[in-house]
Amino acid sequence: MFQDMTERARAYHHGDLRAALLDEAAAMIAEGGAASVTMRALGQRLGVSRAAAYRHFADKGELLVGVAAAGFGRLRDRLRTVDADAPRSSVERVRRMGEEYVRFALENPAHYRLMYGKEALGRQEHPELREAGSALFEQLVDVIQAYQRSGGIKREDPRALAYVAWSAVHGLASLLVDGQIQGADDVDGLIRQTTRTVLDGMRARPRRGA
Amino acid sequence: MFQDMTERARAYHHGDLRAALLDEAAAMIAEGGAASVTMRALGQRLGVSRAAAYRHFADKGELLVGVAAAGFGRLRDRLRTVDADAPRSSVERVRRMGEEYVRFALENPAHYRLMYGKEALGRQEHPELREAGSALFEQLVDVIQAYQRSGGIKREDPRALAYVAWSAVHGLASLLVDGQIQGADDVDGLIRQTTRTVLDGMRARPRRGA
DNA sequence: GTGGACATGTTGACTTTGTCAACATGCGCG
DNA sequence: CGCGCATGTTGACAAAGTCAACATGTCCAC
Repeated sequence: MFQDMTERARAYHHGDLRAALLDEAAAMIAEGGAASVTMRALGQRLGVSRAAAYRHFADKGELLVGVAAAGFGRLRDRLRTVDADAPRSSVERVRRMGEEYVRFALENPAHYRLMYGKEALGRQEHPELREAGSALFEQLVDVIQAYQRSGGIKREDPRALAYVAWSAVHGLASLLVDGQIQGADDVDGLIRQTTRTVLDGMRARPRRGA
Repeated sequence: MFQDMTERARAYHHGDLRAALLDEAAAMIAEGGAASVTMRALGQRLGVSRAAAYRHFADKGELLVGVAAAGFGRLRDRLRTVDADAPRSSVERVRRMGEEYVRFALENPAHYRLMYGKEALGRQEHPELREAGSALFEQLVDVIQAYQRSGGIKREDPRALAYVAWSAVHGLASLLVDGQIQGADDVDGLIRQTTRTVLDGMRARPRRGA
């Protein structure tokens, strides 16, 4: 009953409208920012009425959560690709992932903003979004654990270290995407410097303070 | 003509409505999030009509930019206080500032989100907001330069280092505020670990890789 | 002083947008 | 074959931002 719903939907009036809505909304976000996504405009672009989306999403918020989740999925795939692509040392793996993370944000600024924005916020209970975000984070934890095993990094809680790394790349991505960083003539350099600094700070060695 | 406008306004119908609007909007944001700020509700809370704000702000966006700028001001003051309060070593100064930064965000989540949110975004040309943000950043640059002079830190471009540090604290603050970090039983510990890691990564010492 | 100019505030109205209810339609199954 | 359900449409409404027209208080020039 449920497993063939997708089948039916695909061969229905419009085709898989649900997927089409998510795709089109993402496209609109890329073109004109999240504010340009309007139920009416969205429907028009798909040759469908304004209220059609309500057969697939409870409200606009849920639609946007879906788009955000898809964004996390795309990001995760991209990081996975770059990671598989690079059978280098553990340091390089982590660094590559971090840099690619920021690059993704720069290439999809509005989408990235949505992923961490208030639309998705408060919707944490949403399983789809929660899973998508978690999957991304676990990927980071894995790489960090591998790095730890190779001995180049502190033996602290890998999840805590992952949070630190995530904070750094997410912070940099946010500031860049929001145009807060201005004097950045060399964005790539700044990205590298950020990942390098954080990784250096994680290196295993006797701590002095605290 | 302009310098006495404030004078006049203060003794006018309502008193300094402009300032009252900014304060009340900030209060509403703290209470119910940015979405709860409505021109109508705002006016009601001040015993003023819905359109009254338009005599002081071009549109709702400009009002919110004002609130955001005020937020940067409060944050700057707070960091300044904490910094003056702590005549410790340069490391401690930077660390304290970073930790206080995150704490501010946690105490004023909605306001913090607004400061870096899309309302303020694209309004970068706005002199008020630009100045408020810059002032905050320059403060960070100053502390980092002092740290550099004391010899504990790399002699790289202080602004670049400041961006790295800013990214880390802003990223952590954002993730915490948005509830993305879940398994954080020990938030304070995570904050300390983040500042420590970044500062360690900035320590002056021969680099190995890259 | 007094009248006009200007800043400030109000009210009514319009527009956009999200959303729902009522209705229409097409597909698949008994 | 016809019923039922998923899907889509249309009309309508409410919330909210915003503007134009109007009202009013203050201050300056005369």
